[in-house]
Amino acid sequence: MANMPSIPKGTRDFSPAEMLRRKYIFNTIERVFQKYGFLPLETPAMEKLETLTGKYGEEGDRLIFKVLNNGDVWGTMDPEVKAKLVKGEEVHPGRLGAELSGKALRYDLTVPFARYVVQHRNEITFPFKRYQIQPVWRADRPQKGRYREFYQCDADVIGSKSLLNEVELVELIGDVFAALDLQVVIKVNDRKVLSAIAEISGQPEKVVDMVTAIDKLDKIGQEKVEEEMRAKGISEPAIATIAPLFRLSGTWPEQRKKLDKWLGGVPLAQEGLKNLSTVFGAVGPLKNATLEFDPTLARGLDYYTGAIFEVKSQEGNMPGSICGGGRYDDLTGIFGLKDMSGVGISFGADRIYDVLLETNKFPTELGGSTRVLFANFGEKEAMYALKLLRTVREAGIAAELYPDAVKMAKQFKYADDKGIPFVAIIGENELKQGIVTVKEMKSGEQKAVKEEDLLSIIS
RNA sequence: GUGGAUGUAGCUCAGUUGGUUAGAGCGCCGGAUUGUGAUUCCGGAGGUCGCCGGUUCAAGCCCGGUCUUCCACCCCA
Repeated sequence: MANMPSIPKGTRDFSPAEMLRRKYIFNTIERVFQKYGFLPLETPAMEKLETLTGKYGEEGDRLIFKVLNNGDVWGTMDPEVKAKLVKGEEVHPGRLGAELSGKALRYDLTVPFARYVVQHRNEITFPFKRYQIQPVWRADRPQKGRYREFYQCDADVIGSKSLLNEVELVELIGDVFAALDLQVVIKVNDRKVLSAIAEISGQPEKVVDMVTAIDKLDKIGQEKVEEEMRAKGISEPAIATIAPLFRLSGTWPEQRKKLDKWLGGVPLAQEGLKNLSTVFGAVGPLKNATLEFDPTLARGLDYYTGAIFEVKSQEGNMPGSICGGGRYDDLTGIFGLKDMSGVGISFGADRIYDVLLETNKFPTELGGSTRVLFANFGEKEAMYALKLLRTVREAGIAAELYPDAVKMAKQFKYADDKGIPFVAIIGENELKQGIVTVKEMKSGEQKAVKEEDLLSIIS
């Protein structure tokens, strides 16, 4: 036990049973992505460090996994930095980090996507719709539903300002959760509305602080939110001005009326509200989802500029969001390509997994597992079973022959453990009569049939 | 990154104020049943008590460090 191998903090192995369930989620999401015209893209696990730093805010930079340079790190170090280290003098952590590491694991899929778009701008036809299902890494401290390696399933459309994209993404979200049979609520807001609120409060420069505080409303309550705003240097009158935000209940048309009265004079708010109304008006019926305007929805990432989305499960006990996204007007600007508006969403496969498992929503038949096991009675019988095995496989049915002629109990237990529904038995008697005995594991029923009738029983 | 818990068999957990040989259930292996799993009965294997160090005549138990998992912040999928 002392030498039991293990894996790094916050990472996980996925057993075959878990992988079948995970693939079910990925396949479902991928199928819907394709149905909406998104095409697949993959980018490397590693990006250049400079591509990632500064894109996720100060907090985000800290959570980027850096990859140590290969080769002679010491020999190739900047002489100035080297001299300081030799003298035992302090070197700025960022400066030292840049010397030791030039690449890092991707933190999300959106920034690498932006990098890709800029790098390949001449080959891409816009609007460009891509989906991407890959792991991302964050050097965060792990908790429940929070890992250091986890999968994101992103769909973005870049190069179009049309609100039809927002509408389609909402319907796409609805489609995914209908397919997964999970009841969700899709919350929407618009950054412009939040900015307008900051404007009328008289402290527009405090948008980010206001927004991150407001975002916590459902978790900590109005009082604590106001406390945090005070701590961030937001004035009492400003806090009082914001207060109506917390009383915006009702349907969207009702909320819109209140908002018009409150923020109507601010052009930015007009724009945001008009956009929201367009989305609410155009979205078709959703099967397993309700669409709600949530004025306190903010989302942390700085690059969102328009609509923002967040999806929460109505079932199970998952406090965090299982899907999120929004519009960004200038994501590619930082890489030198201006005026490229995009909008995208990201499904958190790992959290969706946890919810589906907790609520027992995974289909019982997940496929991928063998349908029939041929028992092995010895060389002669096995050779005969091998022939039947091929015809079963040719019919497209997953089948296997137990490789060793061990006792029956062990072979049946193998079938039981692996959830194989049928066991085909060809022993001495069956061989002589040209028949095969088929046992259905669930009922325990067993019958002898002619070889040619085998397929109709197990399919 | 800050603060707090946790770790004993493959899994879930007992283990008294520190005292000799660390237990249970489930699982695993073998047998009852040489052609039948899940059920029943009988038997068996498996632990340097997360790791390193300290206190003590004596440590699973006390102390320090470290790692893991979990919780609350921060932030987020």
